[in-house]
Amino acid sequence: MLPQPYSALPNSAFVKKHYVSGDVIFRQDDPSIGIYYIHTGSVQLIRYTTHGVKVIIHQANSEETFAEASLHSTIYHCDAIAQEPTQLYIISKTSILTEMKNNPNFSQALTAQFAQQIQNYRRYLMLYSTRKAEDRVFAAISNGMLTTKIITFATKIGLTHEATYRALAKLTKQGKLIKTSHSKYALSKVHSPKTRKVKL
Amino acid sequence: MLPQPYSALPNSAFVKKHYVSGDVIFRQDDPSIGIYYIHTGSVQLIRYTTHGVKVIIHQANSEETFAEASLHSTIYHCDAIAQEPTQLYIISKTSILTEMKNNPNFSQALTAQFAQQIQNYRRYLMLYSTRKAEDRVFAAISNGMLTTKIITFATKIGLTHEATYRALAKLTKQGKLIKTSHSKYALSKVHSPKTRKVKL
DNA sequence: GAAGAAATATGATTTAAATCATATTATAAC
DNA sequence: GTTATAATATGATTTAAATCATATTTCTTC
Repeated sequence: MLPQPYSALPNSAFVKKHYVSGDVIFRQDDPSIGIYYIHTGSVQLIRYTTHGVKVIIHQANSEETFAEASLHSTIYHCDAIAQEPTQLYIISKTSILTEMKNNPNFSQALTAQFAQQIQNYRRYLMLYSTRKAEDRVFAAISNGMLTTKIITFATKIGLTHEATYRALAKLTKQGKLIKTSHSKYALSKVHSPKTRKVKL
Repeated sequence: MLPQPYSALPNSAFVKKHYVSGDVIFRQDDPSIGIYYIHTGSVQLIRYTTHGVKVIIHQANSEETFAEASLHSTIYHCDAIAQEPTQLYIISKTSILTEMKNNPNFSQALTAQFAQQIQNYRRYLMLYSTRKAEDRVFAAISNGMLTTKIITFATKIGLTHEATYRALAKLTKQGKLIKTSHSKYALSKVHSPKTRKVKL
C-alpha cells in the first residue's frame, strides 16, 4: 500500500485519513507531525506570503508524497488543502527519524527514494522548459512517459490535448514516431547515425 | 566551499576537477564513483535512448549538485558533459554511504538537503506550468526569486527578458508591484483582504 | 448490439510569448 | 569625465500554442 521505504515502518507509524474537497490537511505554522502519502485524490500546497499573496507551490496527486521537508522542520511552511475526495496516509515524523537513527539501511532507502524524486523533477523541469510542442512530446515519449491515455499524458507534460495530438501527427509524418494502431505511438527505430565523442 | 552536509565529510572524500567545454565527465554505463558539486561552470546530463535518441535530461549549474541517484546505483544512467569551463568536486560515493552507516545525523542532514531540493524543484515546476508571463513573474517574485539582475531572473523562470520586463511593467501599472527605483521592484503591501477558511 | 460517453483527431480563430528592432539608462573601464 | 558595454525598457511583427468547434472512433453500459 505504501511505497518504499515507508512500507518497512511498523503499522503504528501510519494514520489513514479521508478528506473532502476544500478540507484543510494542515495549515502554515502548524506543528509538523509527518509526511503524507496520497492514496487517492489530490492536495494543493499553498503559501501565503508576508504580503498576503496566495502562492500555489505544489499540487500533489495520487501515489505521491508531500511535505518531505517537514521531517526537518518543527512547523509546516504552507497550507495543504484537499482538492477532491482524498484518502491519504500520514507517516509519523518521529517514526521516520527514529528508524533513521537505528537503521542505516532505512536511511539509505529514504535517500534513494528522495534522489529518484529529484531526478524525476529535473526531468520534468527540462521537459517544461522545452517550448515547442513537437519537441516536448518527443522528449516525453523518449523518456517513456506515454504510458497512459494521450489526454492524461498531455496534462502530465503541460500541453493541451489538441496540441499533443497535433504534435503526435507531425512527428508521425516526420517519421520520428510510428503509429502502431489507433492512439498508439512508438519511437521509430531508424535514426541518424550516432556520432558521440569517445572518451580519450 | 562544499554545501551542507557534504562539508562534514573528511577531505579525502573529495576530488577537485577541471573541465573545458565538451569534456566528458562520465558516460552512461560507467561505474558510478560519486555525486558532483559544481563550483563554477555548467554540465548537461544527456541520455541516449535504446533507439539512439539524445535526450537532455538536466542542465546543472554552478553551486548545484548532480548525479545524486548514482549513490544507489552501480552505474551512471546518462552522460555528463561540461558546457563551459567547469570546476567541480567529485564527492565519493563510498565516503557518503559509510558516513550514513556510522552517523545518523549525517543521514538526516542529507535527507534534509534532498527534501529541500525536492521542494525547490516542485516550486519551479509549478512556476513553469504557469503560462501567463504576468502570473509567472508575480509568483516568482512572491517566492522571493528576484534577487539577481532581471535578465538572469528571466532565464531562471523560463521567460525571455522582454516578456519579463513587460510583465513587470504591467504588474506595476496594476499596483501589484511597486517600482522602488530603476530596475528594482517590490511586492505591493496593499492586497485584497485575506479570507482564508479557518480550521474547525 | 444499440445508445451514450469518452477519447482521439483535426480545422479555424484568438492570444500571448518569442523574436527582432531600437531606445534609454546604468555600470565598468580607462 | 568620457567611452564602451551591458542591462533595462518598450515597440512592431511573427509564431505557435490555447481555445473553440466539430467530426470520428473507441469504449461502456444496459
